Amino acid sequence: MKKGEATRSRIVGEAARQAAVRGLSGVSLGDLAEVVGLSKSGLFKHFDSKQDMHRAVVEAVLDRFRAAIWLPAQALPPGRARVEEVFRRWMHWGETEWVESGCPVMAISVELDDQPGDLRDYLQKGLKAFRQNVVDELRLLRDPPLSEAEAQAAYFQMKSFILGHSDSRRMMGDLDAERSANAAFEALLERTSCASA
Amino acid sequence: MKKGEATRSRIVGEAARQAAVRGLSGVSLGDLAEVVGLSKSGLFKHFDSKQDMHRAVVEAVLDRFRAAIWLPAQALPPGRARVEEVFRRWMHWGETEWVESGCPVMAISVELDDQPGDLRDYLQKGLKAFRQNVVDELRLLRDPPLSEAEAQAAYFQMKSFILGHSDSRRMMGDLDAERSANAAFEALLERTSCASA
DNA sequence: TAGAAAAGAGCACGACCGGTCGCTAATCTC
DNA sequence: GAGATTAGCGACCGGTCGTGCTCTTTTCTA
Repeated sequence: MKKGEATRSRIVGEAARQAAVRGLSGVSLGDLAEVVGLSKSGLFKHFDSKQDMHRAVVEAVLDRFRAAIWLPAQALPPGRARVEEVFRRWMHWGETEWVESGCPVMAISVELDDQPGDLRDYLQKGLKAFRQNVVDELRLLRDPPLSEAEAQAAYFQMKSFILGHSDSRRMMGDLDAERSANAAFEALLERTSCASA
Repeated sequence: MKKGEATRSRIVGEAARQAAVRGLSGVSLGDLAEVVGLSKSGLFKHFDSKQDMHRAVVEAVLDRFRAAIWLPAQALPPGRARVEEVFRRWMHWGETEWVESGCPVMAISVELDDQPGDLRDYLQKGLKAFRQNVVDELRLLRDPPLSEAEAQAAYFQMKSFILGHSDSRRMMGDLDAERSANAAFEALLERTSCASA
């Protein structure tokens, strides 16, 4: 069972690309099939329904997110180095791998955040795991370690700057967005790592 | 011409509500007509096309955004008081007037940011005007006033915290989101207003 | 290499999509 | 209150949506 898996992942990849632009619900199976070079009915040998495909897309996007951002950072020494790597990779991910659409995790989050259900829960679970990883790393910014609450506050700001960067860059066309985000993040690290215990 | 305008604004209001949830392109004219209590063809006496309705929705949302956030803050003394009011109102707007969907400006921004065209440009223009207003106010945080660049950096962070709050609250279900955002914002104001010239 | 299993094509379906037309009825203007 | 304007309806159009069904071809396995 080799060919099938390859085709399936081609479909999911293209679906993710389109979903990042038009939203999950904006992906038409007809369009998708055509781009991938299949008939519409051929798609259904790989998915039971459109919802089933949505699930596959979310899974794939989360996997790629982890692979592009969290995993490479683990090769670095714990603490600040890893956190900076995560931030840099996170910010760049949307601009290099998803040029036309921006970060798909963001797009799908905004789409699903007001649509309760299994898929939303699954995405939330994945994002929470990622957050906890980063929070654990953030605690190491200081010696003695930051409290859980302090690290969560830092994560909140870190994530906010990523979101802010995306809005500035994509919606507002601000060419300085990256510099603004980096400056804000570096200042955050300074404050956080020097704060008294 | 009274009745027509009233109906039109009812339509636009409902369309905005639905667009904040499903996205502009996710609003079906059939559904919309039914909820408003019209026939589908009746809708077309008020709009030339779906695109025309999108434009009306974006206009209305920007108007309500300004009316709910910027205008009331102008009643306060310039500088910090206004800025704090804007932040508080901005954060609450999505949770009070748009309970089921979150802030529509955010939703529509994310939807349009990768779809170049008139509508996107119009939205961008409105948001830039709002930003400039807030930036001007932010400069007054310090005496002597902050530079334009410093104020823009502060605005970047301020906006980021609003976005972060929305993500935390709506996607991650974080009940402490508001406190995190407020704390981050107040610290930002402290840093900014005390920075040496 | 034969045969099972998977991949995919072709077609048709019912529902719904945005949109038009002509008609009636309500509303506004003078 | 007469007449013009406009709001709104119902029927309908061509197209596309997601999703079945059957049938053929390719691919994997023993």
